[in-house]
Order: sequence, then C-alpha cells, then structure tokens
Amino acid sequence: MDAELPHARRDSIAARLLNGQPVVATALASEFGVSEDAIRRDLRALAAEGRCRRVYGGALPLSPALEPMAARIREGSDRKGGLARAAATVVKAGEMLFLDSGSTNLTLVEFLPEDADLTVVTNSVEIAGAILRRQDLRLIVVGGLADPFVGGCVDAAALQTVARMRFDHAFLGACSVSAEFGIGAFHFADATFKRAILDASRHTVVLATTDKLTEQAPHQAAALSRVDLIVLEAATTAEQRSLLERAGCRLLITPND
Amino acid sequence: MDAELPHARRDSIAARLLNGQPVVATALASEFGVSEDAIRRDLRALAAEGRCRRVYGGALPLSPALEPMAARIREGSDRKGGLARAAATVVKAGEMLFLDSGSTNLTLVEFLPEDADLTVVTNSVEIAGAILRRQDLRLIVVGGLADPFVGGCVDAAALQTVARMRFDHAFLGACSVSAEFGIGAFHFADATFKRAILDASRHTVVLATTDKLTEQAPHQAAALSRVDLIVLEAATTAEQRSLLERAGCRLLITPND
DNA sequence: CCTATATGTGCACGATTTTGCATGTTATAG
DNA sequence: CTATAACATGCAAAATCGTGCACATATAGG
Repeated sequence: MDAELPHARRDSIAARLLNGQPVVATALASEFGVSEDAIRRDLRALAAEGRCRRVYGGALPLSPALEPMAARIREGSDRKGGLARAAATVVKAGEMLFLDSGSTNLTLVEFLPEDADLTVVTNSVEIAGAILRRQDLRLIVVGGLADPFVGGCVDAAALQTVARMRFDHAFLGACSVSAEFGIGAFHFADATFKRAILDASRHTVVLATTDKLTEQAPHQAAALSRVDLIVLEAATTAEQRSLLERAGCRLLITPND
Repeated sequence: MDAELPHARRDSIAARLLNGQPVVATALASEFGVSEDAIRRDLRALAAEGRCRRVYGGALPLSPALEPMAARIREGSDRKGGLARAAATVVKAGEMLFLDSGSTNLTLVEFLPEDADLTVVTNSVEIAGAILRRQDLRLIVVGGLADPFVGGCVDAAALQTVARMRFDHAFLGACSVSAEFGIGAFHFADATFKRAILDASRHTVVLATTDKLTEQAPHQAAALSRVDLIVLEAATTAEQRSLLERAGCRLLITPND
C-alpha cells in the first residue's frame, strides 16, 4: 500500500472512515511511511470536508453506521413521523408490503391504515416486533443471519426468500440519497439485498430525511430511476428537489405542521 | 473492541447508556484496559453533557426504558430469572443454540454467557430483538408467517428452515409440562414446530415455571422422554419432581437465593 | 534555462489533552 | 458506628496537537 500520490493516501483513509472504521493517527503514519504530521493534516482536511470527526489520537466516522441498530432506534422520531404519515397514504387495502430495515420505516408501522387487510413483509427484527404488536397486520418475517449493523437479515437466505415474493409497495431504507449516486447503503450485503427488493416489487418508495441527501454511503443499492416515489421533508431546498426530479423520481413533500 | 481512541471509548459508553443499559465503572475500566479514574472522568463528562445520570458505582441512562429489566437481572430475584440463570449454565462456548418462543426463553437471553462465540437461532420476534441488542451473539432468524399468538414463526417455512439445522442445545418453550402428557402447546402449528426442533437438536432443555406443571394444553409437542433436562423452581414439591424423573427426565432445580 | 507559484513534507516549539497515581473525602453496607 | 469501596482533586508524565518555518518537487510561464 505504498502510494506515491498523497491524494491516494487521503482517499484510502477516507474509504476506511466511510466504512465505519475509526482510524488512529500513529498507526496510519507508520502504515503509509509518512510522519504523523502529514496524517494529521489529512485528517484535518477530511474533517473540514465533513467526512469524519476529528478526535484526540485519530478520527472517527461521523456516519451512524458503526453504531448498531439498537442505538439508532431511539433518536429523532418526531420528524420521521411526518414522513411516515405522508408515505402511508400510498398504501391501499389488501396490499402486500415490504418494509426494509431502518428507523424511518419503523416509524411507518404505526401510520399504516388500520384493518386494511395488509400483509407486511420485513427483514428487520425491530420492525417485525412493531408489526406483531399491531394485531390487524399479517406479518411475514424474512429470516437468515442477522446483521447487527443493519438490524435485520440481508444474507443469501433472505435474498432467496424475497426473490420468491411479489410486493405491491416496497418501502426501501436509504442510508444516502443523491441524484448521481442514487440510493446508497453503508454495507455491501445490504445494498445487494435492496436490489433484490426492487426486483420483487411493483412500486418502490423511499423515505428520506433531509440529512440523507448530504450523507455519503459507499455502496450503491440502485439508481434513482428504479425508485417510483421519494418522500421528502418540507425543509429541503428547491435545488435538491429539482435535482432528484430530473433524475426521474416523483416526489412527495411532507406538509409542514 | 480495541479502542485506542479515548473519544471512541466515551462514544461507546454513551451508546450503551443511550440503549438503556446501566454501566459499572469498574467493569468498564477492565473492559477498556484503563484505570477507573479515566472511566470516572468519562462518566463525569457525559453527565455534564446531560447524557446520563451519575450514580455511585457507575452511571444510569436518562431514559428508564430498559431499566426495570436491567434491575431485575442484578437482583436475580425474579422467578424466571432464577430459572434462566440456572439453565444458562448448560451452555458451552462456541455452541449453536435454539431459543423457542416464550417469555421464559426471552429472559434466558440476558443470562447467556458473554463473548462465548454463541450462535443463537430463534423463531420468536421478541427474542430476536433481545439477542440483537446483545452484540456478542450471532443471531439467525427463522422466518415465515408470524403467528400473533405464538409471537413468532411456526409455519411450514419455519419448519423447513430448522429441519436443515443442527443445534447443540434447544431451549423449548412449554405451555404445559406433565409426566403423562409430556410437553404441551396451545396451538397445533406450535406443537408441530416444537417436534421439528426436537429432531434437530442434540440436547433439549425445558424451562418450567411451577404453574406450567398444573397447566393443561390441548396439543402434545413431545413426550418427556425426548427431553434431556427440565429446569424447575425450588418451589416444586418432591412428588412433582419424582413423577418427572420417573418419566425419564434429568432435573435441574433452581437454587434459592 | 530560470523563476514564480503551488503543493506536500518533515521538524521544532509550545499548547492541549489524557492518563495514572497519591491525596483526602464521601457514600454504602454490615 | 465502622470498614470498605467509590469518589473528587491536584499533580506530574506522556502522548498528541497546532503552528510556523525550511526544504523538496512539480508545473507553468517568461
């Protein structure tokens, strides 16, 4: 890994951080064969670009990817409620739905119409629990080896299971959303699984909190053209919206309350 | 968890607190390999930021969501906790376990040995959630159509899945336990599923609170001879025990504390 | 060819953060 | 009330940081 180009070294460090790995300044210095000063300058630059969090001794990834699902559940469900309420309006009675893992989709459960004879399929353990608590929903659990970071099953077994299903609406969890990169995921297996969901569903909906639009995720799950509808908060800029629309997406803006 | 970075250590502690887990200063010190002074400084800093409540011996989360559960574990005074604590002793490092649905088995999750390289398979949504919260356990979810009464999957798909597995220990949930009728279940599909579990496991353990011995369930899952070990409370009578023993079961009596 | 500029690097210096230990104090259990 | 464990505080050592500066390299233009 002896890169002559300074820029390559910085990219390499950035890639690790994007993957959720913390980095130690001294270790990087010896690994790349440069002084700690050079590494420190890299880390400072990356932090200035908002690509990591500078801490004493090195740097930490700022994306919540490295914190397991359980820790992410409790935060910020207020704003997500608006998104979920708006997204739930696309659901019709008798449909078969898929809810991908993600805290936003967890919020969606309580806004699904009541007694509408819905069948809900999910690979998320947490979401399955929420659905089970609502006794008017039929629940199908997608099993497999559970990924603690994703909070559900995205392995080959799960992929095979959903490949034999056909959803009316799939609510995809997105770690990042952008016009160029499309729907991003923090983990490779998760991205692959999301593609399988896309293939298995007639309509795909993505709930995107505003922070998802600036987030950077290393793996592309799908291009935006594959997504039928993106639900956005009212706090998004007109530029952000037009970019997504030009990428071929219908938008649903949450009414401010 | 080699946290070279001081700030990463603080984040890790903060994540646990956010999860509702209380933390003990001395335990954290040995876990992270630093002196208690460093931990105390971390906890003081977190408390100053309003991210936890400082108490003698450690710190408590502000949100008391999971606190009652954690308190129960410490005291060990809960009846099911005693059963679970005793049952967990049969588990050895590296094993593959099955946890059947049931509130007693849910309690068992907290008592499984830590960092023992365990793989836990379950068909219960609730238990899967508890396992996922423990980051040292590998979780395999048995999927399928979830039965709202059972709280998990006991359909044909689930049955097929476990038929291709081999467990070192299966912890069977029992709706009733008796010498003549064996292990009883309230639902037909659940009883069928339990038999599949029996076929797939080398050792079968049943945790039976005393009320299960007088309960009557309509479906027989299996005869007692198929069960290797029954864990009982100390409050059982000598007659109850001898009846079960004569049916061919090894008994483990919870020590009273 | 020479020079100007930009970029990256390493080193030196003082400032900051973190740590472990010693001190005395306070809380909890019996 | 007493013993023990946990606590806060001060302090010195170590690690890390930020900044200024000198040097090297590359590119572009005169």
